[in-house]
Amino acid sequence: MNAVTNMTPQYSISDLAKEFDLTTRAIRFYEDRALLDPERQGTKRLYSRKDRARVKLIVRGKKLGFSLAEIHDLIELYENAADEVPQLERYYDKLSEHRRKLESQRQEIEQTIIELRVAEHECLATLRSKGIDRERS
Amino acid sequence: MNAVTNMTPQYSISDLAKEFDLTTRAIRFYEDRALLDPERQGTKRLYSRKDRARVKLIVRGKKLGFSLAEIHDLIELYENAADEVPQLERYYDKLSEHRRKLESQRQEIEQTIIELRVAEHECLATLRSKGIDRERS
DNA sequence: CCTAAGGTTGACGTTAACGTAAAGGTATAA
DNA sequence: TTATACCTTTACGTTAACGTCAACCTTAGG
Repeated sequence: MNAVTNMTPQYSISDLAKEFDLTTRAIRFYEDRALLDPERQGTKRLYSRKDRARVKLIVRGKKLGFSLAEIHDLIELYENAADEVPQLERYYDKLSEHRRKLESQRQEIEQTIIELRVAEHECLATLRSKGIDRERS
Repeated sequence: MNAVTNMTPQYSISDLAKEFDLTTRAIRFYEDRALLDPERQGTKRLYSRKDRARVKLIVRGKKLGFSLAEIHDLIELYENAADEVPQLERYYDKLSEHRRKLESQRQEIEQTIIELRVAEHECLATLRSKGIDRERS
């Protein structure tokens, strides 16, 4: 596993599967959906450092509730080093849009965390009172 | 719409659908999955303030990438005012666990936001240089 | 009375994201 | 050389979360 050739690390499909807790099936599926495009050594897939970074992006995206289609767009966004001004501007807009979306999502998470903290405190208070009741009886 | 009776507001299914940008089908589906259980006026559903709060929870949960099954558990968590100590402790553990999960999720979001900001800046820099190039030529 | 706008319950269709075999190639260790 | 551990493609199965009819009430307005 993890054959190091030519100073650039390579990973097998199961290397990545283990590292990111995915099945090989899932990884091949991502390739099918054009999220990955690894080299081949004969028939076998060889993943580069860059591929690994993509997998990381995919996993993170999924954790945050994005669909593979959305993640696909984001990857294209990240990797298409546009050079023409109109495309650069469009790229910038998409970046900002996605950032704003994430910021709103963060807002909701923080709100939920606050509510959970409140509930935790109430719970602890009740537990304490029950504890006192017991000591008294 | 929004019939106010007995000082407690009631909503029709399409009231809620419009407010939360859902279809009535989706709302009925949530009921099917035991996330909602509205009163009936004859055959028609009447949603209370509490039901509306639940819908809000559902929508928020979905935005954060939770499945309806997970959301179901959370709702039960919130509404089952346990009174026995062992159950209260279990309740507390579940709350904490969920909070930790959300905090980790927030961590990932913040990381992503940072990366997006970097990309935005790079993009702006490139745009500026292109602008200067133009002015010079 | 009739129509239009909502509401209801089935029940089958659809999409995403894989799971799960089946059938076979390849390379290395005993 | 044979077994073991990986890898491959092809293809059908599955689950979640609804979409989309169909066929049917009912209630307020013209």
